[in-house]
Amino acid sequence: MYSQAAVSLTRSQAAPFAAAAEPAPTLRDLFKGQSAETLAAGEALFWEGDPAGQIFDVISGVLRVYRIMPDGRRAIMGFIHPGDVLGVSFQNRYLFTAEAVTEVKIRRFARSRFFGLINETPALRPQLFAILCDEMSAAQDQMLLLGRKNAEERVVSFLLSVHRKVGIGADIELPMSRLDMADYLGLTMETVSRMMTSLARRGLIALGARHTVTLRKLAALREIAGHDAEDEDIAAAPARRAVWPH
Amino acid sequence: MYSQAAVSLTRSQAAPFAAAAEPAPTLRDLFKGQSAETLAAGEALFWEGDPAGQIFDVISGVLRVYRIMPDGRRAIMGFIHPGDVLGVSFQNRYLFTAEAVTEVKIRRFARSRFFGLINETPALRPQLFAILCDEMSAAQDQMLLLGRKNAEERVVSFLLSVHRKVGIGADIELPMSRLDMADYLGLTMETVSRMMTSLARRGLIALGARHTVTLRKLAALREIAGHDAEDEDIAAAPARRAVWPH
DNA sequence: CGTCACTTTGAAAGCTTTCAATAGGAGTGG
DNA sequence: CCACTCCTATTGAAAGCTTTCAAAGTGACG
Repeated sequence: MYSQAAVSLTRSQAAPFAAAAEPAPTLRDLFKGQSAETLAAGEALFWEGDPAGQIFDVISGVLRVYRIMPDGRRAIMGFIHPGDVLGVSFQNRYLFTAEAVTEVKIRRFARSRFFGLINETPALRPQLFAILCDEMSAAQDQMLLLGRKNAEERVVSFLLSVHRKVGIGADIELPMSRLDMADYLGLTMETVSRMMTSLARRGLIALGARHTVTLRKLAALREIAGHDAEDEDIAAAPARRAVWPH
Repeated sequence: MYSQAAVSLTRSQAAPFAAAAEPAPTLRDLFKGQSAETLAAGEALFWEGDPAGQIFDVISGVLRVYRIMPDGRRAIMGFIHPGDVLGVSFQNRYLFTAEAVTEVKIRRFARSRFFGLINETPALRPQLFAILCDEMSAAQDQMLLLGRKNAEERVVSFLLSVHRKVGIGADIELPMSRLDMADYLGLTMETVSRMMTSLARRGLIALGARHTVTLRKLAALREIAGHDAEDEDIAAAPARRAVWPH
């Protein structure tokens, strides 16, 4: 999943710190003490332009983050999944609106405390840096997708990115609507629908009940998606080092 | 200019530190001691996939940073201008190729030293953070542009972003080719050319000699560009605070 | 079992691309 | 200094892909 606003820490916090003599704290540990809150589907967590006061750890559910143009056109910048931390890469104000796609459970943390702790805990800084780098990387994947891929490539890239992120075997859950997908992929919902149908007709995917999709021919799909991190889940991706570069 | 990979520090290093009792070092000061190097137009500074060993301060000239798909399609992620720092937001490897558009002068700095200094100098950390946030912000502007704007809006948004960044009065310099612009805007060079002609015919811009363009009707252009930071240069943009959030 | 919201499908329209040719500009060499 | 060449930009026309507009289908929920 291209989540321009949040990046899985399950990846970023990996390896190097596990070997540390004393158990180094991970970023997500900071949220441990916070109480969980629940958002109903459709509810907003914060709005574009709001003072960026808090950071959120997503426990369950999926959110969409988006911006709206004056005339109503919507661009979804990403979908936020459990394990992602949302709200890091802002200065003063949130750059987009975050809204629950499904019911969502989150823990929140004041940004001041968050950054205060990071200041005091050198071990956390590389993790924060890793988050930001992963966000940039995802944003660039998305720019390539939006700028140079056709409708089919976009849809397939999306399916593969979901698979990479939360796929269980060959099945993936797409809790968001076709319109959400369209606004994320720079298409219309009709085009997304047509591409899904076409892929299914060709046996590359199978459309299951509810929001379930089965990726039937991964290799062929990867071929279609073109340049991507599509190879990353073949070999267990060597976890990106969450280390302060040196 | 949407530079997804580098962000002007002239903005980010502003206000808060100026008032500090003792002159706080700025990130760009780090490069002061480094010797300048020159790249000829077309020369690459580094390649996508190279180990990310260095960080660069651009003194003069313009670079393009891009990724290429297996079949040759190119997506330019941004243009890097003097005052930008290039190469910060990478973990292990450069995510794109950086190539000189014009002759370019840069200073380089080993990432290890760069991050070492940042570790030792708390005052630099907010600046680094600010760079990364600005990069994310620019990346999101670009995603909106690529996903939801039409050809004319893209071209106008681009002209305005250049104007905001390096505009002198109503004139702007576009050192890059139409193809560069096209690969940045997710269009073809023909479409870019047509849009420029159309804007000129309507008197919104004037195409000067060389790579010069005059923005004749800023208000109208801003109207066309739609949602952007187009208002930022009306009132002197309150420099984004380069402070560690608290 | 009816309603509402979302999805799929169809057909036409529209915008951008593709293919092709002309024009323009800069640099080179006579 | 001018002619020539090459490369980039512009312009035209047709093709193509995605969107738009519309209608039918599907599924969840009360």
